[in-house]
Amino acid sequence: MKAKISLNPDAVVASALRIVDEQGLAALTVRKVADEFGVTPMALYWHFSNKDALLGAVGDAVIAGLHPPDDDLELEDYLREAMTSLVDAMRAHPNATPLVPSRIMVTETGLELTEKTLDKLGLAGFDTDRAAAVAHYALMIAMTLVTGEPGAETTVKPTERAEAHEAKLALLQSLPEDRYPRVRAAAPAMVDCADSDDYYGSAIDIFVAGVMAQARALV
Amino acid sequence: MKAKISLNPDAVVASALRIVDEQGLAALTVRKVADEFGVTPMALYWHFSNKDALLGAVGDAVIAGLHPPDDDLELEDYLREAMTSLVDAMRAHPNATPLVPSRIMVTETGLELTEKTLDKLGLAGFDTDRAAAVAHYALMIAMTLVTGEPGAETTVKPTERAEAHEAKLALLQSLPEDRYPRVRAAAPAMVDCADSDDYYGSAIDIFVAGVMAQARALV
DNA sequence: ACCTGAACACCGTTCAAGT
DNA sequence: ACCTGAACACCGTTCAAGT
Repeated sequence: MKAKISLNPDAVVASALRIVDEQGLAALTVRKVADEFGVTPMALYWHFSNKDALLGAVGDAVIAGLHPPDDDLELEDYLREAMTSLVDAMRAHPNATPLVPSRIMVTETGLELTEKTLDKLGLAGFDTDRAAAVAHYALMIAMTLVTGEPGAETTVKPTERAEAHEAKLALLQSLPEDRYPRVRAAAPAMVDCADSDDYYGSAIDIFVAGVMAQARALV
Repeated sequence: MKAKISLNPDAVVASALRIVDEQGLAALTVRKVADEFGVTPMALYWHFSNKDALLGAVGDAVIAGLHPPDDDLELEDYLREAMTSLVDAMRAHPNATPLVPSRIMVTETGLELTEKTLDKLGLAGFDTDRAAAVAHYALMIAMTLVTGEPGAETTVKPTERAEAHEAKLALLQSLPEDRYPRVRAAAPAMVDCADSDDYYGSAIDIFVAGVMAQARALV
């Protein structure tokens, strides 16, 4: 209950995104957003037909931070840059990242990125169906990398993360050494990834290399 | 309200999984499960400490359908088989698939699969951190392939899927031909993938090829 | 040991009514 | 055009009480 600025859609979305960033996606309620503006929950229903519409707009706000790569790159570099820019935009709002996929094909930025990606794939010999699949993989993988980044899981509330880590690590370390030596050794790396940039870069490398291998098999 | 068999945990989980399969993950409520057994919602709290515990058990039930591949395969084939078996287990319960990742490292089957995967990766030259990352990628990608399969999105209620498809397709087809020719052409493939097995097989091929490329760069 | 009953603090959303 | 008030049909969960 703050009696902030007037109730325009952009301000509402900004407020909602902030709540998601700070408290997680599950913590976003219509009532909480209304409170931020010192207004009745129902006031929001004048500007958004329902909560899903608001969530969609929040997804769009994340996509607004997306900077598509240069046109003049060839497939391999374009794909890498496209995924990197996707990941970067999502990493700015990891808790809101699950909202992105459903909004990519209804956003101008998202459509442009998709169009270019499909074009590069087509020029490299991928037929329409295969190109569509690869573009879809790229988007979904980018999203799941962010939402599933070890040590930054969006399903856990920010406040409970530290304890969740400890518990998970302790559990893995308590496994029998003779049966799970590799898991035990890898436990710290699985619970919290030491180098985030490496985590994303390596995954993108793998995906791009895999796509290029498939491209070579086509021609 | 059916007054079914007695309230043992296995029966409760089976009932919960059936609800998730038929109505989606969001439709799973403690009260609905209780109704299936003709019992008060609170009765479930004797067997499960809270809803999260029940959800965890449902995730475990999905993992119970997981058949890890033979030990004697080398990295490339093992990785492919491991992801295929993961995907197969998840495809049996797409709506419950989001519950799987958090349960992999607390399930014997999941731990065994992870241990073997880390071992094969280690033998192929991946250090502990990189192996952990690759195993993590494999799991997350398997999950996101299932939850994001075009035409089978788990975020949409089963009953509303047909209309959602039509709407999405119509929207893409209405885009300007001069700006989005590739997107328009790919629209049917993006809304509903024609061949599911191909969709999964192709993604797994890309990932495995990418990992093998990285393996080659290591030695 | 296992379940009920009543209550609490929440949800999203409707509808009619106000200004 | 924009917002309020009251209500509805839900949630997960607590606590004390029953058997």
